[in-house]
Amino acid sequence: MDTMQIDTALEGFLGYAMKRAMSVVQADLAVTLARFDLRATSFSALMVVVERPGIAQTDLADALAIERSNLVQIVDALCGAGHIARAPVQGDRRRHALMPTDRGLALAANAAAAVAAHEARVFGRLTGAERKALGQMLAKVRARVGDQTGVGDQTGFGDQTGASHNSI
Amino acid sequence: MDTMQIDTALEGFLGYAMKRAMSVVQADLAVTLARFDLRATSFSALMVVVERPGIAQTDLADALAIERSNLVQIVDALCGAGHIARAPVQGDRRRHALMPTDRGLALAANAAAAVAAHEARVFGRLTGAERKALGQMLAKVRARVGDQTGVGDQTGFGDQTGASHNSI
DNA sequence: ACTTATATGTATATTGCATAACAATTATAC
DNA sequence: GTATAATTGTTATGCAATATACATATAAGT
Repeated sequence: MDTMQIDTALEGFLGYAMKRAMSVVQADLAVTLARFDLRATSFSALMVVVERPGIAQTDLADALAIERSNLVQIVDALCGAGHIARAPVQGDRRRHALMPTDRGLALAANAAAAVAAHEARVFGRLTGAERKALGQMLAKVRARVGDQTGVGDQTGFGDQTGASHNSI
Repeated sequence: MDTMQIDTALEGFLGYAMKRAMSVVQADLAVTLARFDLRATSFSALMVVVERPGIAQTDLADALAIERSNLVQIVDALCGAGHIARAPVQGDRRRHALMPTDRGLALAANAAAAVAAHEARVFGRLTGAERKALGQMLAKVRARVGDQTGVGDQTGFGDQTGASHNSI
């Protein structure tokens, strides 16, 4: 609660509005996922592995727009928790085919349901039509890649600070 | 660029769409502000100080929803660059009245113009009506404070990692 | 074969953010 | 009025996210 809106100079910027809204969403998401011992990034990774069993780490990193080197520990954690496994790939012994385990499949279903509930909560003030419009607008912003400043897309669902709050 | 959309499992989540869009916006903003030796957070702080000359650090931290302790170094940087100054407050020697300098006023004007141009760039695919609607929806999300999970608002304009990218 | 590219993993540095502890100052309680 | 509490700015510290550079194994190109 802004006490009484002292940041009016910034209110005009959509980026600022996005950041403030993001903080609310991330904080609630982190709480939501903590129940499953997941953070935003590992949840995202798990979801993609469940949807694309056998995906290689490099492709997963690209999908989530995170660095391969940083994905390693995320995959390590998911493997350690028994949610996914690194399987050998026939024909290319460099790659690891990431496969969800049964536990991982169950967790993904439960966590996805919890995240859906979280979204219903956080975006509860928006009508269905508004949510759809919001998603489409955000997609347009995201698609703006390779323009004048030449800065690209990135990141997946990530947290920035950790387990406490803050996420998606 | 997602190569070819492998993250479909996550596309349904608005939070994910927000995060991906935010990354694009933040990356471009960082480039935009680097020209002025500002980062997102210091820009936000400067803007508020310009709008509310004499504001105390605690109030500024509240306005931007960042921790007082983390604001110290931001204010230090702005002071060191000669954009603002800590002035004593009559009647309360604990407080510092943050005052913009002439240089700070000029910088704020120039940086704000650059950020406006950045937003025109980044949100260029949205119509004026869409941008307005987007701002209103984001405000609704941000306003959702103190609900079920009880997690609040936070942060200001901030980047999470610095100038570069990456996130999920 | 030899060079080049790719896949994964390791190490490290930077940054953002949160928390706790603290000194100085001011407000409140009694 | 004096003891206690609260406030302000600050410092220190830890954790998580992220970027970069590098090493190693494997594959592909010539």
